[in-house]
Amino acid sequence: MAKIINVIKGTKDILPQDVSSWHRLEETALDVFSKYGYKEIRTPIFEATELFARGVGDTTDIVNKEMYTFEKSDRSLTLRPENTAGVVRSFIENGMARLSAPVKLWYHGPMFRYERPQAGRQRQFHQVGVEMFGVKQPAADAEVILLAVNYLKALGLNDLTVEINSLGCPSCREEYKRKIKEVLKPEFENLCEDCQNRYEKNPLRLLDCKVESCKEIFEKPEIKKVIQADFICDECAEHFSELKFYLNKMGVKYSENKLLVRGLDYYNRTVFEIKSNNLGSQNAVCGGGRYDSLVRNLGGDDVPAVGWAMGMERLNSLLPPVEAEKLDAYIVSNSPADAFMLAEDLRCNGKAVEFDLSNKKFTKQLEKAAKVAKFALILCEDEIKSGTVSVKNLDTSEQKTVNKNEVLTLI
RNA sequence: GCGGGUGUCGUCAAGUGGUUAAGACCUCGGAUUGUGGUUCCGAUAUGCAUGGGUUCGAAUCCCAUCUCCCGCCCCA
Repeated sequence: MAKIINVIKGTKDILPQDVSSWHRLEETALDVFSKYGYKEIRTPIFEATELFARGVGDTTDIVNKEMYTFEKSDRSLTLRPENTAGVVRSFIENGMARLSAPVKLWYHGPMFRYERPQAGRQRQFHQVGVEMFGVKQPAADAEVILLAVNYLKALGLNDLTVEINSLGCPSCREEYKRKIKEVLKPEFENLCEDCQNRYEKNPLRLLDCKVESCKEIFEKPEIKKVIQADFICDECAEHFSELKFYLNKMGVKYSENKLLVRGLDYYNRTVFEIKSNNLGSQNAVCGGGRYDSLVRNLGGDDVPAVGWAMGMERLNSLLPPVEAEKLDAYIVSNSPADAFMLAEDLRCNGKAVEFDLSNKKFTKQLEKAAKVAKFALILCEDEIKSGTVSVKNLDTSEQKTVNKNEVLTLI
């Protein structure tokens, strides 16, 4: 036997019995998002590497060590690790800034990140997400969060936790970062290795370190004072409190988490996450926020934006499996030609119908019918001779012999 | 990238150095030449993630690689 070739690490087949679960996610998305005026967009799976370097940010792990990058004709291309950069690229390239604001887009599809696989994390995984362009007011942030909550609700997920935070704008955040670095400078040598890296890369990330020795350092009064200070400027604070006003008004339950820092560089002001307790350590099903400078950084006009993405595998693992649909009918016949004609006729009338192509014995065919269909349509010598079909309800065992053209009224 | 665990049929599993690797489910065939989902019989791993090694003898011990899982990092 020839050597078997396996799926590659961190990737998975979505098998026929699981596809219905994915349809549920996609159909519910189309249904819910449409009500909020979102239009679906489909962008390529790969893009210029530079798009992600500039878009996602070259200090992030995603760009630094997790991208699938390859060269073709002297160009560096990358399998998309997330889709906000791609959607923004398309927004700019197709002149969508000239459309009447807001421009509301949604997408779903595979993303690729070279990470160590574990529960709830694969190298090829799927996201469904939304992006709204052109509204700087906090009502946009609120609508986008409400949309996420209602999408989850429509799927049957009610008990998830929404966490929100404000990262401030570039100027107040830089000031905050500077202060954190300043106050921690004397302790730098005592920080754990990860924190020493974060010190330069993303000081905000220092705050939720789980190492005991670091936690102790952060507990020191003079340091705690800086960390816990409300650093954001008046305008950002106003934006944040308006967002909370809308969320309260709409009955969205949330908690504030000062340690919530999305890992992508492009976020400013609002960031949020929706978490589940039933997912192990990869517990976020949704993450997003505002990214007012991304469109400009990628060469477009100054267009504010806000959006989020959800991990579809994680959603599916929280949802009960979808029951397989049975066929409307399975034809039991020892005459393939007659079975063919009856099946085609019913299929043309919108019914899902199959019959045994290998002409097995009667009992085997009926056994199969009971397994896969709601009705068995028996079409053997007697029926063929008289132009009838015996219609058997496989749940109740009721059977009725009717004229061929009456079958449709029974199944 | 770092640390820990794991791997026997399509699936769930027994087996922990000694003749032909239990069992269950699924699948297929038969009992049953036109009535199923209950029952009864039978079939299905020269093979134990892969490759080496130790041994008279290995699914069982050792080494390497791979997979999946758990934690860290990070993220959806």
